[in-house]
Amino acid sequence: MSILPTLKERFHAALQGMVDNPAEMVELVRPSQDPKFGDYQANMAMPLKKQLGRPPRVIAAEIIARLDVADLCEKPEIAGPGFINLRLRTDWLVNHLSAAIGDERLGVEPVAQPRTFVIDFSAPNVAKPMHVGHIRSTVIGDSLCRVLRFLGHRVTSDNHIGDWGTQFGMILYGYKNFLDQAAYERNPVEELARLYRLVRKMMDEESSRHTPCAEGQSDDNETSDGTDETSGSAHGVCGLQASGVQAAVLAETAKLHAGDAENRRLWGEFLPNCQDEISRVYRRLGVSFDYTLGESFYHDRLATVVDDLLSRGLARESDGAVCVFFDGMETPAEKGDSPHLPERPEGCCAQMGTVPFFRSETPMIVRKKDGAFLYGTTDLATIRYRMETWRPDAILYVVDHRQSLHFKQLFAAAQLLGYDNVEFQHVSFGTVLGDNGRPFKTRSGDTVGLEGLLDEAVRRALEIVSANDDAKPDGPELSAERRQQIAERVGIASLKYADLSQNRTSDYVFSYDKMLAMTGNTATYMQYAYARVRSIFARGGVDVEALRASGSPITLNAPAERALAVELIRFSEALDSTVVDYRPNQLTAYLFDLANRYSTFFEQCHVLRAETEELKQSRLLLCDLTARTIRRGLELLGIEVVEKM
RNA sequence: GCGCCUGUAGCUCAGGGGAUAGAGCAACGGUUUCCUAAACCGUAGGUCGCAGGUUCGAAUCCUGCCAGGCGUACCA
Repeated sequence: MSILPTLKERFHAALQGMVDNPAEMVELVRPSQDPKFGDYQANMAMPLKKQLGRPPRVIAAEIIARLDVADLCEKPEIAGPGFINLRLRTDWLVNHLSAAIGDERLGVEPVAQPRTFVIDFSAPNVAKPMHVGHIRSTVIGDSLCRVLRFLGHRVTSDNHIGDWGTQFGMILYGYKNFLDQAAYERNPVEELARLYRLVRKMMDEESSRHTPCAEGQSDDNETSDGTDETSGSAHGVCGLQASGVQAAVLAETAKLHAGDAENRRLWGEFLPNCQDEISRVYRRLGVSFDYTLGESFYHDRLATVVDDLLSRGLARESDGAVCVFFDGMETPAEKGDSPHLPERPEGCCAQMGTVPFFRSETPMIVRKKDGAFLYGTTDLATIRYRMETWRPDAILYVVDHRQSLHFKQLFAAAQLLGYDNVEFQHVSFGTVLGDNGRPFKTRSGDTVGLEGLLDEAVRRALEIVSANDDAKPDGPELSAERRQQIAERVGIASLKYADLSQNRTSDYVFSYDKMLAMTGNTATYMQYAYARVRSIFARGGVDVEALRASGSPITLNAPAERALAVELIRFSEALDSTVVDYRPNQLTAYLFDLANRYSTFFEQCHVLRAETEELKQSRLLLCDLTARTIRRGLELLGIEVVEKM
């Protein structure tokens, strides 16, 4: 049993019959921020002053008198205004760690009540190269899948790719007018990407010719749930008229949607190539999906959604468009019978993210006046499919925060349709910005390609790996191939980590130097800590399996040993807090602390040259647990370790 | 106008009721006959945007203001 829940239980027992609200007070048991206040602290004595009418320190003493933690902690101490400070007993730490040695899960228990999650993330437009804007959704979503799964939840990952939008109209138009047949036969993906860029450029030029206000509107506002052809399209905010290339592109798109045989055939020919392209990137990133059901999958389900909304009186026509309004329509919450939300398993997941009531001036449009459907329509059809197919308790959308209004509307509409027994959660994240505080672009104004970014990260990693290997006291030990393999892992890890370590809600300023930095709070720091542990085992010729089976006792006498041990047992707390608000940076912060503790331990406590054989065995066990925790933690972030670097 | 987000050290950011607000980078000073110095130890650096309020306790919650970003009916 993890320590924090155990402590809470003990306090609950102590407070039972003493205070009115033991369950609430128990939440004030938490890890101490400063080791001098012990490992954990209980802060409920102060707020209980009013209820019990006694000074907090007296209350604290009463609680301690009723508290049975003798098997877990040293004698609790009262400090300051009435804090109860708890210091874990060394023998408890030792027992807990000893149990973790033989445990694949490192002492982390699966949740008591598993939930079923559908996680919607990445969602690129497949007809064009992936770029920097896709990193966050892909990396955060992948990590959340991994952590939730590890905790025992049922997780279905679904990549809702944009495979039906205007970008295919662009490629169709390009294919029909500017195809380089030889290039296409040689490398279809590359040629399609060229055509995409060409048509994109033509459209942009066309709109900047027609629109003085195009400045600032021509951004390729990639959002991860669909196409990004906003700008410069006939629907641009400047009211430009569709003409020339733009009109032609829209016409090709419309023909595709209407079932035009030629366009459907070409679409069917392009799509596998496009998918190969993104698959290659996913393979390199180590990201996979259970399902890839894109927009096209829902194409013939959209009319039903609209009909449903209309026939149930949930949508009405306005200016020729079919809309769901949120400006006064009664929702279940308003009628009083607030929607029944599933009980939240304790310590498991975020507050229910459904929108019990939501008012918006703007409606959600589900059918345009020209009869075409919008992404809200597709998203509703997708919800219906997911609910019927997987019956999830929660659906997470890992999507740019700029779409928050869309998701509010979507969730409210889904609730109107009766999907009110599920947690809808927009796991939003900030924008990747350039130095200028604007969405990140290259100097020429293009979006930054994801593959180029990976290459650059790996290139920089290779330089550092090589320099470090050359500087080793006994000379280099890595072959050129090995260096390259390591650089691949280290480079991609640094890229992912730079994203994951950020609080996802804030925008972040992209910087090659920061993202690819190999020192400080980076994946590299942890990979390095891991490699140093493994180096000890290699150098000492240690048989890890035998070590684990040996039953050698762990001792925690040195401060650095104890500090490391305390950090090790907090792994499950880190995972819990990651999942509470779907924030992987909780896990990166933990791993950084752990690697830090290990580095201190590494400096202060010699392992192979320990004073006694027993001490050496004990420290090897600590090393093993550290290595496994780092490896597992990084794995849950989608990051791989290396044995040497 | 309305809605959402952000404002914390020189820079980039954690922390989102608990004790003296933290880290990385940059700066300065130490540590290698010793398991990987991509490391470790230390010093310096902050009216937590401003003003009120709630509380035993506020960077954290509430209200108002200031500044920035994003969104705001037929793109996604």
